[in-house]
Amino acid sequence: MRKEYTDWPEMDRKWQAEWEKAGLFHKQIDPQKQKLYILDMFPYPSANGLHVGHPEGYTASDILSRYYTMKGWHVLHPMGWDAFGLPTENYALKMKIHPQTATDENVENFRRQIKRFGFSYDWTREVNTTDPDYYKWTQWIFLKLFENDLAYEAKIPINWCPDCKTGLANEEVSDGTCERCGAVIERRNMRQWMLRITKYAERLLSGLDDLDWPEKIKAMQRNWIGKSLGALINFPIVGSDKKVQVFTTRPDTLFGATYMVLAPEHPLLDELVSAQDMDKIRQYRDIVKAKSDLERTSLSKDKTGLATGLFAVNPATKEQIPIYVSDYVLLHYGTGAVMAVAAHDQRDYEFATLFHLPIYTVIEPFQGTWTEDRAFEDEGRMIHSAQFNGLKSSEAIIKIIEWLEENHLGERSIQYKLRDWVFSRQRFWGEPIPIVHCEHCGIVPVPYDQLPLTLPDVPFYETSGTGESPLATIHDWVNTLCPKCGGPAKRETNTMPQWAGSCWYYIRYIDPHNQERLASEEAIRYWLPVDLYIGGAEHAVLHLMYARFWHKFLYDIGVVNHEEPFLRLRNQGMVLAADGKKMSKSLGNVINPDEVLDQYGADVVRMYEMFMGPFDQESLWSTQGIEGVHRFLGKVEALFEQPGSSNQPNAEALKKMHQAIKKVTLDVESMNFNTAISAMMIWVNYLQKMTSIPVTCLETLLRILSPFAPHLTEELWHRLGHRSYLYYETWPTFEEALTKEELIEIPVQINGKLRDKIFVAPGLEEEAIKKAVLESEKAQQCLENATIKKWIIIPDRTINIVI
RNA sequence: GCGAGGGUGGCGGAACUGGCAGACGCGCUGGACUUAGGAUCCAGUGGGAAACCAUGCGGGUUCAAGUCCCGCCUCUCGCACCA
Repeated sequence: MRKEYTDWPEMDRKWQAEWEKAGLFHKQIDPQKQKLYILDMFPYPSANGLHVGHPEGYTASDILSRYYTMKGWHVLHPMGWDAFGLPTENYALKMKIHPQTATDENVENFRRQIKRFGFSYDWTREVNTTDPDYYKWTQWIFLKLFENDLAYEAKIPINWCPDCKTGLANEEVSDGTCERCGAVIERRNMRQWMLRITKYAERLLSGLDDLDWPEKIKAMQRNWIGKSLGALINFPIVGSDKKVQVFTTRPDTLFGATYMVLAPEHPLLDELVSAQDMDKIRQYRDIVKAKSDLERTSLSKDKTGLATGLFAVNPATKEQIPIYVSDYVLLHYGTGAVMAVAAHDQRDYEFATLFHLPIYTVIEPFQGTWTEDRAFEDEGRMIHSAQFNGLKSSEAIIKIIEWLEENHLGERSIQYKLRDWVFSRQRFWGEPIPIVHCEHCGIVPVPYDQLPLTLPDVPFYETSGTGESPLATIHDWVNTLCPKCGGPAKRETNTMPQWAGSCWYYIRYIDPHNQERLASEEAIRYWLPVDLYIGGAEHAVLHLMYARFWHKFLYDIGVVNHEEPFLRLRNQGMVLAADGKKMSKSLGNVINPDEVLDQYGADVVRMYEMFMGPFDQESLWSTQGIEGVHRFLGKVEALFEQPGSSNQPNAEALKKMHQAIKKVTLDVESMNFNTAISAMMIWVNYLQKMTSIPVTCLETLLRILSPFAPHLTEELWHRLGHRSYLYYETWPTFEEALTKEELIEIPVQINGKLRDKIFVAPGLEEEAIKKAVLESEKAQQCLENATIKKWIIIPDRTINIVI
């Protein structure tokens, strides 16, 4: 029987206060030590407060930070707030308070909640994207982008969310709806700021190869960049000196191109189509425009379109082929026009069938025949293609491109799906874009020495709803003087998207109070790049692509000295409610971290987060399951009720200890936290049975447990009489030899069926093993009247006798 | 349709390069201590009376398969008229 556990929440507070007083986690550049930068994706401080999903990643990164510190690394482990953005702005509007007030409250609450876990963050490095001292540098980077022709204005049809009353980037739209609020997205033609991320497409793609990131995330980024190799081919228009250029990845099918299709918005149409046909095209354009993206994609099965009355010449066959328009061809990809090969492209096949257009087969399967009820899109052998007949289609791709280039009919080309980044939002709560519009000088950047360009200090404001930013209605702020000519001018009223601040925050952490630069050269040289980045997989394309883009740009202008910001990335799985569903207020299945912390203290919650299952898989929060780690830490505390023995551990105890050290060490390094905890449980179950526990064992236990349960272990460490903090204690090492069993149990199988088990010394010779088996009673029974055909002996593993 | 990752007891999950399937924990059963126990401790716990049967299903390779090969089913996530 033992007494109740210590009041753990109280113990948490005690040690957290001590650590803070001691400045335990404050790090400065130390050239004598090897640095390690372990970063969490900083949270968006919403009004709902922390979720039990947040601490999963934070606990993992904290365990690693503490572990590597104990191993002698100089670990940088910061935390901050990604605080600009729509949810806060909407919340503030609802509560009729200023977004700054809402942000401050939310940050305050998040910080309080996160601190309760006792993470080893260096809080002196805290950053907040809404702090003018921070966003001064976000604006500085924008101006650099502008200077380098990577930021530009464009009037383009953008994704407009009618509920959020703002434009969205393509990445923020899913299935034609707003990723944030779910409203159906409309197309609106609006003046926008754009970032030329497409210029970095190739580098963003090739840079992925050397990164230690989950394959899934890399695949998503590759997919999003969408590189295609192919050819641009010119088709002369009959009765005109104009040509239609198409992009195709299948130049091998050129001889089968029997018609062409242009995107309805294609500019060539306005030039060449007859007035009569143009009327119909305009009508079609209106229909297409009225369709939301959602309708366009969900109705994708049925093709629509119409003939333009125009004809083009297939440069290979010299045949005249009709030109159609259809919305299955997109203006913004390739050239906005395709050569249609009905026999070898399923989309063209469907369109051709609908409009009774000819279907020419130019590739046949290597073997067998093709049932012609759909397009044949695989590789095959070339037919009806003049001098290319007989080639494999993959070879023909190369040969035909060569032929096109020789005859000036086309050229090799690479296309990307990636499009430029729509970088403006028509909202208040974001970084103002530091640009002035002058009647005389046009677009003028705000001079660097006038940064930060702060948001106007208004007590309250409303959205305009007209598509313009609320900033547009704040006249004192909008009207300004041109920095160039001094004449009257207006400020840019769009603000930056939420992703802006998170593109470079990991750079600010390394020198957060620098007034002269983003960060000092010395700090950049020492701390960057990030060695390990931990966060949710939901940022696979958005944040991680944008941040890589900015980082590469900063590399190009000499600010940072490495091409990639995050060398190693790991995603935590989601924490779901016990019913396997996402936790949500509406389902009423949300676990509140504050309540669990009140009940169990930080260590139990930290350990349960890690014990639920593999770190990178989703797991279910079980209010019963958490009792398991609660009991475990209770057992640990109970081990310390008797003073430890000064005797050295015997061979058996030593073996158990080294086995535990080994397992925990290897598991922490490979981020298998659940099995590391299991190994400690096994060891504690063993120690619990001992009548007196050697102090060596107790101290070692505290060391290896401390990254997981820093508060309890610190308490017990000090109860043992130590004055030091476990954070700077050394991680114990194990000796392989001491982890070995002196006798191992080996299964004896007969014809693959388990029949007996024998105990032998490890590394025992085969003959001795055979002898041991034959001496065993059970084996003798089974082997009666049998001839042994074969012995299979896997040293220290298994014995199989074939009879 | 394409891409990625999963399917193991009542539950969460273990299992190194093929070598005792079910570690550890939850739950459950019995016991101990107790005025009490929802605390704690001890024992048991995949199914089956047993031979045996069991890692989504069906084949295969092997002395030996959760693990390797072939063919399916199913779930989750991402992309999706990208020429």
